[in-house]
Amino acid sequence: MTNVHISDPNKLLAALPKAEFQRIEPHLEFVELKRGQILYEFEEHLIYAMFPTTAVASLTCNMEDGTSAEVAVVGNEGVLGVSTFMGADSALTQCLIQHTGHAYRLKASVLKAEFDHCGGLQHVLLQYTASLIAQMAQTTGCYRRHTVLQQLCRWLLLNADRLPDEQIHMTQEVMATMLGVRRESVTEAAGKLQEAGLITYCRGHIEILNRPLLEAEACECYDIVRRQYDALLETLSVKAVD
Amino acid sequence: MTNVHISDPNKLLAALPKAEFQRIEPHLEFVELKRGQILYEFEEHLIYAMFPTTAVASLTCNMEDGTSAEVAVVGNEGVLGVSTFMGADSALTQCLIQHTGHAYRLKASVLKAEFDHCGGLQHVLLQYTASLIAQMAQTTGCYRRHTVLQQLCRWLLLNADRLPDEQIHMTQEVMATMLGVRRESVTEAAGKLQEAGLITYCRGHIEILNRPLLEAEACECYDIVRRQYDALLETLSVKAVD
DNA sequence: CTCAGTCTGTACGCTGTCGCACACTCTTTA
DNA sequence: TAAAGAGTGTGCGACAGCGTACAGACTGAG
Repeated sequence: MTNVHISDPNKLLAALPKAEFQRIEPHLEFVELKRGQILYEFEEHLIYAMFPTTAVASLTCNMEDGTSAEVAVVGNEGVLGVSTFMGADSALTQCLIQHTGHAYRLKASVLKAEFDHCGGLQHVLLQYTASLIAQMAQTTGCYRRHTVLQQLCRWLLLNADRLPDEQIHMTQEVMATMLGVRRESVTEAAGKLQEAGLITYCRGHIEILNRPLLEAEACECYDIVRRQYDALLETLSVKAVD
Repeated sequence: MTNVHISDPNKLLAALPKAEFQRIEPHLEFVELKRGQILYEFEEHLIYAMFPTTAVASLTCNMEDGTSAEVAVVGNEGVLGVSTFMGADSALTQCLIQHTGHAYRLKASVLKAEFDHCGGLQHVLLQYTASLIAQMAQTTGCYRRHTVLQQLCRWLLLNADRLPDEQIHMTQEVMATMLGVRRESVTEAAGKLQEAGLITYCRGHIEILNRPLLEAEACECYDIVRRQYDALLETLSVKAVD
């Protein structure tokens, strides 16, 4: 383990009881995940689960026509590859790395074995999976009912929450792919946000200037997802005491 | 236990090892769930989990503006209230009963206790939850990319799969609420399907006349969700041998 | 400095869906 | 058998987002 873990840990790993963490610690490998990398495909058999520290990933649904849509964002509050411990033998979504960063990877077999001890690790992972389900449900509703502008606000906030400096490196093209819309629709929405002084962006570099107003512009979906995660982190930090 | 269980069981309960089923059997209560009933609200604390036999339910996401959108369909292949064993202290979605029928209900505390034995029940429930996540992801993509007509086909098929006779009791109004669209949009889509001889409907009673063509008209989302559940049931039936 | 590639801005017609209004038919109730 | 309610059909203007095309601005490699 390097000291990177101490300064910017994965919150699930950090919430484990000491004894359990020590059991899996020898098997953790610190790796870099690069932006644009497809960590795994839908229905791919997974060898590893990943616990992001600074990396941020999108779980996406890919369509026959080549388009896709993001169903959830995962950062250091979560784990990539829930199928490894849920008993599914293949990935439930595609996983695309959105922000270059690090993660601890753990062999699926090791994770599953520790999971089956029915201790703190299982508890933590199931809690996270529950909040993931809630996030997915809200995202579904958001796609159905809200405008591209609202969805973009939600998306920017969800990503910013998972980054240390709220500096988002992301072209409009990629954002469009995530939201499942045209690039031009993102251009229009982002232009409005910039004009209103809520964000500033330039060639793949986005900065949030006025977070309160951005939150006001977003639909309720951001708040709901955010509350879910706050509740999760609250629960985890309480558990970490023992 | 009545003999209804034998003729039309819940597939998760049926897949349990005998010993485990016998442990929870005394706590199972056979209840009727009525169409239109809201089994639980989003973020409601759940006292019971429900294992449908003939009842069919929708998990829905409700918006501030009063509209809603279905995120998953659950029949006798699943369980209502996954939060009870996932460690969340409140429901992850709203749950609305779509087809009157029966279910076995089980106190959340009893279910959680048996779940924590880390035996067959846990395995079965986690497998189901994984396929639920896959269904939700696909639904998300479907809302983003496909037409109302395609979505209606998918929805009809998903429901028919969970009913004994493929007779769907459902007004266009309710279908519109589920798909998160206007009733008129459903009228138009359903009219086309009826004209093409794929279905027939009259005042809340829908019948599928030509399933192969209906499947062809639906988007790939139905196939993908269907395959997930076939794989789940396959796994469950293998497990049930021991 | 040049050129190729990346990223963003704009314009225009098209289509699917919305929101609303209203009429018709069938069923149930009194 | 009349009235009320539920379920469905239809028409029309509005509009968000799509598909396409093209142009300008910035960046990095040679």
